[in-house]
Amino acid sequence: MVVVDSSAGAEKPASVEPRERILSAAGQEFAERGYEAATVRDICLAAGVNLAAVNYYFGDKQRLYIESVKHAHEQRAGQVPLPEWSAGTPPQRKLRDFVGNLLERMLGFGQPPWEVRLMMREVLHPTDACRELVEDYVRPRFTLLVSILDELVDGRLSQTELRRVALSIIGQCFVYRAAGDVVAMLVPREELKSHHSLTPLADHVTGYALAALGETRPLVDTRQRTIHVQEEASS
Amino acid sequence: MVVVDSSAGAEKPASVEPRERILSAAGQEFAERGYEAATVRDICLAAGVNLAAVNYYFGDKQRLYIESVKHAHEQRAGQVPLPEWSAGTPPQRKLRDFVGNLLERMLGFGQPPWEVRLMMREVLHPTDACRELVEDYVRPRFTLLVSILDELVDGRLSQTELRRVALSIIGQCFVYRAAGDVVAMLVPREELKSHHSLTPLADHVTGYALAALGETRPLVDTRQRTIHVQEEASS
DNA sequence: ACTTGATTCAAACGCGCGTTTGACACGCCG
DNA sequence: CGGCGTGTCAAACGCGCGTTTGAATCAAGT
Repeated sequence: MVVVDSSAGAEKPASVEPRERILSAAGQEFAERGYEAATVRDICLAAGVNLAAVNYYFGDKQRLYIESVKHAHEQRAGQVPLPEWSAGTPPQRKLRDFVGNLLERMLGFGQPPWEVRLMMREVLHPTDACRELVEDYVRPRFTLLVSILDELVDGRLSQTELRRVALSIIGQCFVYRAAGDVVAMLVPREELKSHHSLTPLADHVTGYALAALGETRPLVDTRQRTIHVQEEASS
Repeated sequence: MVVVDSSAGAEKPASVEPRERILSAAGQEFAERGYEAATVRDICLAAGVNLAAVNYYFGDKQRLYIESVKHAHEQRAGQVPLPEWSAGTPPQRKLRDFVGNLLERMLGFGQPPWEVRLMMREVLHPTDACRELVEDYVRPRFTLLVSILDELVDGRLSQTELRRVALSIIGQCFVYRAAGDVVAMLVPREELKSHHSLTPLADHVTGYALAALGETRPLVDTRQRTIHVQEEASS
């Protein structure tokens, strides 16, 4: 009899519940290969459980997928929490913290966050699990960002304009996660680490927004700019 | 004998070459369902050719995929060309044109561009066809944007900073294509059409950049702003 | 008319997938 | 002990996939 011991597979500690191990392994497989390409066999192998366990615990592959998305979302929600701001915290600081936090969640410097990769797949190619994910996870963040911007501009922009600015900020972070491989092809290698890692990126996105909103000086010093022909300077 | 006539399938005009019809059908299937989920059978059905035609013309599914990505790229390259700028065109105008063109290519208002959806899949989850796509299609555009920005700021920003600004601009457009469904969930319906369609979006992204770079006034009028505590105004 | 090569076709092959099965091992209450 | 529900297991089922086959069809070339 071949006894499946901890020395053979050594994939997961046998101490945690099988259901948990399946969810974790499934999340990683789905995140890495996508729904179609990931196989129940590989998932069970990685989780160190029998092939039939998926059917036993989740019914079928589809329901396992949905559960693993939710599981990843709940796991991730506890990590990288936003800082608690005291009452007098200036909105500039809040914005910088928010952007830094957003980038850290998305890019997860330090360790590759498969939970985020999985959720990103849902964002890019929504399935049934998407709406739930947006309402529970994305919208609260989005609303918070809008409120920070509202405080920043002191009510001088409409909610519509604020939402557009918020999407601009999110988009700047988003592109590094979703199209990171292409970005890496477009930017010189040494520049990637020095100018496109978490801190400089957060500073850039925040500074770009503050400058656009008139809360700081423009990125280029306008005092030393040469005179240009100001052809149709828009309205 | 069952004669396969044009009245039965009626999928594609029999006039064009089978190879072309397969590439077109494959591109749409791959764009819609992804590589794994798309089936050779469905592609051949849509193209109105026999199942074995894929093997005959392309060898196997993988090579068909790569060829269809290239084909989509070449098809799309001819559409929506950039305007020809005369020598004296101000860089602000060039930037606005570039952004509008980028958005039109990506979002393709008017008709859903499956070619773009297919290329987007490559950007998001790169395969072998990706590097070629970036070098031929993405990098020239990126370089052009950087040069426009360079002209705009008149050499007062380094290439590194220019690339970062360029990625900010691209990111703002990119998020609407890649995460359009989520954006639609976050923004009220009526606002989507009025403030997130091509022209207002292009104006917003361009204005945001020009304001951040100090080429126009900030989005909010700083003359009427209240005095804020200017805590650590960065370096 | 016969040959040749290119193309199309219906049919099948083999494999890997998701899923199901039925037996087996264990812990718990009577 | 004997029944019972829970969890585990190896093995198989059936299906749809990508791929292959070998014959049929057709248009030129000689």
